[in-house]
Amino acid sequence: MDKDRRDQETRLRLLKAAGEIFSKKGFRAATIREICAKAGANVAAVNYHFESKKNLYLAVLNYAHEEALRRYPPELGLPENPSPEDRLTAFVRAMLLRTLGRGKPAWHGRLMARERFEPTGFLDDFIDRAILPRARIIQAIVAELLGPGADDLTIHLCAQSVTGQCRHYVSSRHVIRRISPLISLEEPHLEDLARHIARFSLAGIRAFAAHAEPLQSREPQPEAPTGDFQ
Amino acid sequence: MDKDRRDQETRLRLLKAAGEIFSKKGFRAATIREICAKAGANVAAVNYHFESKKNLYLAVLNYAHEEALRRYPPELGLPENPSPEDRLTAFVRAMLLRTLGRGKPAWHGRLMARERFEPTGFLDDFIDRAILPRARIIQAIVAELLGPGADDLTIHLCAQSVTGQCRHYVSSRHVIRRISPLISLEEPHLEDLARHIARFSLAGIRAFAAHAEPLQSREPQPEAPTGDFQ
DNA sequence: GCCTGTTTGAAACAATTGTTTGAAAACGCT
DNA sequence: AGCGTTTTCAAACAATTGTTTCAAACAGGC
Repeated sequence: MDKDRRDQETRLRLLKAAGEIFSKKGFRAATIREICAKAGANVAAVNYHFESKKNLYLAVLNYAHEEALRRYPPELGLPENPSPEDRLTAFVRAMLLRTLGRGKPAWHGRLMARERFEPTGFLDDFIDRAILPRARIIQAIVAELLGPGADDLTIHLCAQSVTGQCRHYVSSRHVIRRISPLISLEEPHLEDLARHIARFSLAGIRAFAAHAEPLQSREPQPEAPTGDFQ
Repeated sequence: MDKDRRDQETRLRLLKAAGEIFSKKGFRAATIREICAKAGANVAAVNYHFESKKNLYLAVLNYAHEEALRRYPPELGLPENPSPEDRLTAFVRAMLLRTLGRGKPAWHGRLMARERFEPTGFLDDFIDRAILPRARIIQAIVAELLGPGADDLTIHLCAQSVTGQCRHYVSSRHVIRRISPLISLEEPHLEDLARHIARFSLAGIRAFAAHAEPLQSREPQPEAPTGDFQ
């Protein structure tokens, strides 16, 4: 059916254009007119194919998530029977590539980083669907490296230390480029960056490994979400 | 002069209100009307005291920078003759407090984080003035921990690994609250968080220390490289 | 060719936003 | 009190933005 094919085409053009502009400017600053211009469509196209700007944004988020995962699965380039060390390195590399890689739709990871920084609100369940599973992966890797008997808090903290280093290079990339121009964030050098982070993190994790004594006891505090943003 | 006092008062009220709203919503999404309402001033007040929304934002950035540094200097709570380890811990703690602490103007650090994430453009020199000096501090600490002979790239990478972990808890705090509710980002527990990051980082840095070089034959990637970065 | 449902397009609408204006109020000073 | 300057205020302006409208263009089945 040619009807459907053409339909898909404009829908897809809108999705891609919107993704690029949303990731560059954020939800609010991106204008429908700019998106439509880039997609070669009419201003009314967005409200026709998606119902609103908000829905367009949601569609873009889902599209970006699927694409990013498809292109850079967390087990990218793993050998047979990988050690936890291998898996940690692969995880870091995939995350860097996903967020900084030059692969055409490089905006996927950036869009997610933006959403992470300032949740637009209408997508709590998206976090659960897209971000949480990946967090569980690195937590499992860390748990294995820590050895049996590691407490949950330590696992979570170490996992955040790993992802924090990776995410940093996305969310602060403008500043890093200026402060440490020695560090290249371009595709061929991301390998080296990944190796550094993996090595740094392995040493950090081992400092908390089971045989090392725990830092201190902390009562888990179940909530108090004061940070109501928007 | 009562004239100046009153003048300062509204100017200051505007600065504080603007800081809170800018840090919460970003430059674009924040509206002058909302800022003025919060400050109890007229809509025209912004264009009278500052010339434009843009200038107000710049003034807020400067104010936030000064205040944050005044409240949490990077040597906060250091003992006499501090070891590099002490200084690393103090640096991490100050950064966390600055960005996550509840102390009244908690928006300072958040605003900077936002600026870091998406530079508004009209303030390259602000980065040099506010961010770069602090980066040099942690680089110096790392360099001392690495020992003599450490190459610049390693120093920069390790420094970014440290600050990356800290910044992560600001820029991803919404997600972290959901993924790892065990981790408390509230004031009394920031101490523990700082200690974790410091310990993790110390181990990470030591893995790159000059004398540790032979040890990492157990590493998957013997890592002569770092030279081929850039 | 003709009809039906879908997609596109130019124009218009309603709401919001940064900024300006001009007069009133407040203030400092003699 | 009187005067010149500074500050505040309500209203209005001009530009932008998301959304709607409605007619034209189009596709596909008969």
